[in-house]
Amino acid sequence: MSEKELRRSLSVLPIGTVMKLTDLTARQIRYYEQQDLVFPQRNDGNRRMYSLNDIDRLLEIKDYLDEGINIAGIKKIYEQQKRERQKRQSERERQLTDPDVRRILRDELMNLGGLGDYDQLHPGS
DNA sequence: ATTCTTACA
DNA sequence: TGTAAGCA
Repeated sequence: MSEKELRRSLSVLPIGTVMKLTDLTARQIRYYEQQDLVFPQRNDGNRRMYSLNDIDRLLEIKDYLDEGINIAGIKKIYEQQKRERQKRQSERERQLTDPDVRRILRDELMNLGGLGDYDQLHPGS
């Protein structure tokens, strides 16, 4: 993870700051957490600590709500996005890496050289 | 002073 | 969602 992403995911804001930044009440912020829409960290004193990403998420939730989408609907949206992310992830894991491609190409050439006459295909090499 | 949990005339 | 109570 890049430093930039790391910073945005650092939970350093108490709920009071989040209230001012999002214009949401503590009641609402905690409620959205109960609905698993946001996952703030907890400090040693059991206080909720939010990251900049949490702020963005809360603002996003507020927008969806203003658009008339209910909590269940918002959940669906995030669950869907989660599935897409996971799909793309498993997709990348199936992808051949550059070193893989090079190894395969080399093996293919070796095979060619074994069955046929490699020197004739590449004289002087 | 702030935040947390729980509960509801 | 608001609000109040009793803790930490």
